[in-house]
Amino acid sequence: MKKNFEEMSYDELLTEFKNIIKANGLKFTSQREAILRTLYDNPQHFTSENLYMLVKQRHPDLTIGIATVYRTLALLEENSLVSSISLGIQGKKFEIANKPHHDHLICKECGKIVEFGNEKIESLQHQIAKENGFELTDHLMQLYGVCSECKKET
Amino acid sequence: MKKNFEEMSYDELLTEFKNIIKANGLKFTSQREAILRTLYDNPQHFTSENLYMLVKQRHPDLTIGIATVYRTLALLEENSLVSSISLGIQGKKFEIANKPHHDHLICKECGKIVEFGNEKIESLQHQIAKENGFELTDHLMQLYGVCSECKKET
DNA sequence: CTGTGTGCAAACATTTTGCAAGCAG
DNA sequence: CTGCTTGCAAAATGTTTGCACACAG
Repeated sequence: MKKNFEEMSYDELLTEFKNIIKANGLKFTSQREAILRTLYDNPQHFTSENLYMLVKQRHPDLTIGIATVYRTLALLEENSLVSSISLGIQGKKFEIANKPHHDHLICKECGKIVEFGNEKIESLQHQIAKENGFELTDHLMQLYGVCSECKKET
Repeated sequence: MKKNFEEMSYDELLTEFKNIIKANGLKFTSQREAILRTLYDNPQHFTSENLYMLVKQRHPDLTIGIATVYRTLALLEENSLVSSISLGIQGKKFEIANKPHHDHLICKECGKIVEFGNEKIESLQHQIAKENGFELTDHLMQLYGVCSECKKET
């Protein structure tokens, strides 16, 4: 049974993380907390390197290595507290999994991003996966086009 | 104006490739042809390494290096003769772009890729774009999940 | 105390680049 | 001939691993 972490506050996420740690006989460390905290406060998509640098910047007192970032992201991802997607050229990116699901409509001219959710598409995606014997866990959908303002200009 | 290479025969693709080469002041070499030919004959998804080994196997007389494969794939992709998708775990994969439009269903465990096309989703995407004042030009849709075989193993 | 977690550096895996020689045009 | 292309090896990236010390429980 998969947990649903949508809309959770930081404290709730932290509690979940501690439970996961305890359940696996692991230990709660300041590095692990700093990573979760940084992911929570910056709900963008991170590369491992981005996250590593931001954690160091926000916690100058804490020593942390890139290896710990990789190890912690793997742990968080295994337990669905963060999700990762691979974005074309830009490599693998991570984000904390407490946001409601949405996809993106992106203007090729000005870069404007509109978030949208569409249940019909979601259900068709599940149907397609099912027809092919897949258990759907995730998807990436980005629509590219030209927004109304940029259309005017041309 | 973007070219449409759908359903092209090998000879047509080769002519396109030669035109691209000429137009850019480049040169037509046996390595470049061997790569295009191998991509055409094996319309699966290749990693660079896969393709490199298959080209060597199919053209034992030809000397070719991995660097040439990377360079040629980049050239082909810039000119839309091949398209690439990037997969979390398994790296970047390429396929020749003479197939009708389709999207991908990807197994997170073993990297297996299933192609699918769904007109309902395509039309919903256009509708979403329209509702937001966008003119849709393009999209990226990848569904991630676990395939039936990998499900068995767990 | 015990055993997990950590940083560091080395090891890996993948992709890119510099270079001198090869060859298409 | 000219200069683009190639293979090779070295370099650059991105990620993982081995190890000895640190520290949570």
